[in-house]
Amino acid sequence: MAENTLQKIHEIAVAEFLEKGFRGASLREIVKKAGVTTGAFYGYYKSKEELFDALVQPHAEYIRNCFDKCINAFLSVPKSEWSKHMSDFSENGMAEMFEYAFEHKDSFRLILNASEGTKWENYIHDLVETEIDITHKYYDVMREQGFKTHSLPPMLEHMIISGEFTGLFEVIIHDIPKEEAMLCVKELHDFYEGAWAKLMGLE
Amino acid sequence: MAENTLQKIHEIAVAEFLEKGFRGASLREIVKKAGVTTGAFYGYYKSKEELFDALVQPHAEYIRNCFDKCINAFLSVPKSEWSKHMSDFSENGMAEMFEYAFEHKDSFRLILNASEGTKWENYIHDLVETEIDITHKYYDVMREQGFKTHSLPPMLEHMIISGEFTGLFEVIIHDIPKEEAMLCVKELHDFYEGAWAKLMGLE
Amino acid sequence: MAENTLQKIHEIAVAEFLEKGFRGASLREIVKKAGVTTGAFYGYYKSKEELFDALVQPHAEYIRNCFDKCINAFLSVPKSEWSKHMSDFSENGMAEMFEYAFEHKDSFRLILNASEGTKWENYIHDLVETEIDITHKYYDVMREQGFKTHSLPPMLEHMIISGEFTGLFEVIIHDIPKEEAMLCVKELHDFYEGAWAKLMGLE
Amino acid sequence: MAENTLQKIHEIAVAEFLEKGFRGASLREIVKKAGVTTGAFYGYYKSKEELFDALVQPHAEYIRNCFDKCINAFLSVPKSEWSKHMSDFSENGMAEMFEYAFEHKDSFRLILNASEGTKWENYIHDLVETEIDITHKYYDVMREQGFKTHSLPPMLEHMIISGEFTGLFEVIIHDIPKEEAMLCVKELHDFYEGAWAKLMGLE
DNA sequence: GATGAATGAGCCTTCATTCAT
DNA sequence: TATGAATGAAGGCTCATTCAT
Repeated sequence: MAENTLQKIHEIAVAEFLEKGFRGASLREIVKKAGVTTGAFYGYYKSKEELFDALVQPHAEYIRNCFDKCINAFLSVPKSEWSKHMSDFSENGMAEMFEYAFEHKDSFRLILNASEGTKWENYIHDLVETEIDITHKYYDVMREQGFKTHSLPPMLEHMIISGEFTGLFEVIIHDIPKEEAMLCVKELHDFYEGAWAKLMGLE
Repeated sequence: MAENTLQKIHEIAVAEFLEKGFRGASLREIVKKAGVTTGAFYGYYKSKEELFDALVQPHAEYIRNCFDKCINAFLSVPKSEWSKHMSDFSENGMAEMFEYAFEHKDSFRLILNASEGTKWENYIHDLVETEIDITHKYYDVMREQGFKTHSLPPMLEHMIISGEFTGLFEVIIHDIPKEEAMLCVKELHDFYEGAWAKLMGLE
Repeated sequence: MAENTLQKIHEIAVAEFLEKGFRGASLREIVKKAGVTTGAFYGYYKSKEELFDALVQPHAEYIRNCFDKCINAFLSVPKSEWSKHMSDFSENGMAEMFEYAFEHKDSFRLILNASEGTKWENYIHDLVETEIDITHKYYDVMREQGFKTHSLPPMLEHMIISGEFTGLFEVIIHDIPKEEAMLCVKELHDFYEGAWAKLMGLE
Repeated sequence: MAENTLQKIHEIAVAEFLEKGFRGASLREIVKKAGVTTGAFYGYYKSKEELFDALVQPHAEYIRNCFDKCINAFLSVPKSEWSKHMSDFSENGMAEMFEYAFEHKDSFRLILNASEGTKWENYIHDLVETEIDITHKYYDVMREQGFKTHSLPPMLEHMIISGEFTGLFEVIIHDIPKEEAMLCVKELHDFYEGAWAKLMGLE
């Protein structure tokens, strides 16, 4: 039954955390709904936070890794070829991240909607910050390469990229079939890519 | 003194709610930091939630109203002229909303970052839904009018508009001078307007 | 009623701690027996340990101070006069300490019999260590002054002085009238003074 | 393995009880550190208290017996010869007790320092009471025999004898080589014997 | 003998809220 | 208006112990 107890706890915990957030969810309620006792729970985890981590950590780390690897791969491309590869890297990276996130929707929803009060509360924000940095750097390099591009107020970069990520993750938050989801992600990417190009004056 | 007591409570409450969220903030901590007693507090409000409401409600409603009025005004324009006025309505609407939100930053931040567990937790989401509806309707009408526009998956609309609003509100969340803020808002608007046009195949 | 609540809590707490020790006593039991609620308790103290401290600290510190002052006073006497004054200092010191402890019996009993698990668990032991040090030093000085005294194994000093203190505090632990108590303390002192003198070969 | 399991449990249990006391020690911690399971433990003992008893009882009883036998032997000596044999009985008794206790130090330390909350918490106190009784009786008999001895307040007897036992057991609590220990015990005995004689005015 | 998941009472503590003053 | 002591439910967590395997 061990397997079962843990599964049941996870199942209920995800539901409760999603409904009430980490702080709002009650451990006692979780175990009651899971049909076990507090003691049983504490045989598996040392604390409520550890339970949340168990649900979130592996996937959060996978995505963060995947994101970082993608960026590092791009950074190791000679700068003279950046403009040629940017689009592919960005699209592939987003698609890969998205694909994984889609397969682990619930974990991602926990990060997105229920992580206040945990160490994951800034996770998305941190991803965004990284994306802002790389974007900023990209256009700096473009200029070094002789392209004529505008220079944006940092806040505007922040606004656009925050929005892009928010949009991307909406597809995780809501339940839609994978094919439709992937199509939307692809189109969202094109939407932003085109808009960036125009905004920056890169034809 | 009454005025003063209430002011102090508001001031501290805003800070506490922003720091810890509605659920995480402790009423007793708030009144203690405000230098008053629980008894005094409950002379003004019936509950913690009512305090939160007091801080948020007037401004939330104002914006909601402003948003709805703007949309209704647009809806009352003859459909044949929609394409001509859309951009202005949208830009002016956004600017007006933003201007007000900027003047009442803290209330807005409460909605954006601290409203989990209150009746405002879906406020932004609801705004977005409305914007999605009107946007959707707009392109329907365009097609009725003979324009050739693509038809988007509803989720894609949702993603883009969520992102746009998120981006817009980032400027409220972070502290930047008003002029810079307004410029960013204007540019964000242009960014999305252009991108929409391109996405829909309108020109 | 505030005064009363606190008094009642103190009263019951002393009894419970004495009966079951700090660890064995239950806060819930204390407040229940005191006829109040846990919430009421936590209006006065931040924790069970803080309650224990409140009952113990002031008196523990007073005695510790009194003890240290007495020793320092002796140390500031010219060494050549130590042998002359030792007995008085020691007797007066013990009497003073004892008198105070007697007036705050319950606090002392808490230290003696119920402090396991609190920061006071080594209090008596520390007093004894100090007394051992000064005693040791005293006989060193005696030898410097030309007195012929034996040299004791450190453990024997430890044994005797531990015993002396234990004996002294027995009078606090048990309920006897003050006059009888003081007489016993005086006689205990003489008992040890004589025995020390004989043991050290002084006289 | 059984033997081994039990041995390991005992070993760890002693350490844990000594470190944290009976109440403060956690059974689960003990079995975990011993590398076994709770189930295995409950195959040997019915409860945490029974474990403590197993560690303490045999030695506690041995000593208690030895003490009682020694006293009874003395009591069966004709009263007219008490004064002649007292010293030997007392010294031999103490030495024998001590020798045994020294060989089973840890069990004794459990009684002395970790027995709060168990049925052994008054063990030492009871020994002392018995010693007080016999001492008291001894001096009564001395007076019957025509010796001139003072009469002590019962509390003073209690104080002195408590102290003596405390001192004696210090040598068990601390780790010192047996030879040194035995010497200290012998000297402690002389210390108290002499002091008693003087206190009672018996020469 | 041994496992270890499960029990459930109990622990200390915090909370929003009430109410006599 | 304001006080602040008091309420009592609820929180997360630990414990000695049981029992099906």
